[in-house]
Amino acid sequence: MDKKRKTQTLSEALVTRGVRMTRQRKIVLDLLENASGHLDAAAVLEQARRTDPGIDRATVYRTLSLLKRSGLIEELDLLHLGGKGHYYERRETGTHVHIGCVGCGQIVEFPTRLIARLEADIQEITGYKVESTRVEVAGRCPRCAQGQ
Amino acid sequence: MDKKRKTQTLSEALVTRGVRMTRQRKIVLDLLENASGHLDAAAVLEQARRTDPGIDRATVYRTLSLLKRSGLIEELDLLHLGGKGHYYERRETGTHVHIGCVGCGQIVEFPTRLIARLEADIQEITGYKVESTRVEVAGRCPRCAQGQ
DNA sequence: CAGGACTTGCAACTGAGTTGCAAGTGGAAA
DNA sequence: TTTCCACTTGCAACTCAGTTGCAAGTCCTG
Ligand SMILES: [Mn+2]
Ligand SMILES: [Mn+2]
Ligand SMILES: [Zn+2]
Ligand SMILES: [Zn+2]
Repeated sequence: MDKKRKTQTLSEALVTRGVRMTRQRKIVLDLLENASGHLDAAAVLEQARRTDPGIDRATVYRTLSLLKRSGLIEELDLLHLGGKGHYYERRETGTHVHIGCVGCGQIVEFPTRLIARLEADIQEITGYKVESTRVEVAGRCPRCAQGQ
Repeated sequence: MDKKRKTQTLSEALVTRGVRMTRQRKIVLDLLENASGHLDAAAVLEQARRTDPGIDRATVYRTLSLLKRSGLIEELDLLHLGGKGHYYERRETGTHVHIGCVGCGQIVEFPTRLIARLEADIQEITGYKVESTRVEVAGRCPRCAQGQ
């Protein structure tokens, strides 16, 4: 049993949609694919430049915008605990919420079925067709909660 | 039975905390108190200037920041459907989620107990002390969902 | 392998939000 | 009521993430 494999990589998904696959895009897609944490645009640029130092800020922004428009990545605000920009992550099937510690800034993820329930409620009661849901919680991690 | 009255106005809450009450602050607090929709900083400034045309952008930003630090207002991202700024609203007791239509940009509120449940789950399972939760849903209103 | 539509890098621009500072003021204390 | 000063304001300059127009470069279909 090898490592869990996604049905389709980001590159594959984009090519399927008839999007031209350039060297620069491949770099950004691959790094988002394998990213561990949550990256903001500056972090994506920095990572991308390790592979291609010539890649430009504008290209990164344009690629992130393309991915978001295509519904392949999620844009997070994460309560701006670590700066003024937004963060990006591969869009997953099972939803999770993000919890940010206002003390140390650490972000943890918390999977839950309550979001799916909420979305069902919304659809049923309001008639809205839900496309995505973002849940961001501010709190204090056990360590930072010590002594208030 | 007169109109439902809040226990404490924003001004009262701030004065209680020993904050100096200036003419400019009073204007901003009162306007947030009575605001119907969701206002961004520019809208707050514009509203405030109807009362005092001399009030400065910096004062508005500083006041919003003060209110946020004091936990009296909530800062919302609302998926940036209407610009690049954030939105502000009086912090309420009963939580509600915000649903933004990606078609027409309209924002509606949806009260639910699921958020309280989620917060309880988080506290119990992760040990985090939850301070606030923001739920922002992107979707299509019935009108905009017609014909996809 | 050639052609053309699409993409990139660059550099200039945008605009929301921030900051240092001198002048003004709220409100406690006398 | 008047005094006084720490705190607040308006202003103007600044910051900096993100955007945009354009000429040069590249993907990819035929
Ligand atoms: Mn935001
Ligand atoms: Mn609201
Ligand atoms: Zn912490
Ligand atoms: Zn709509």
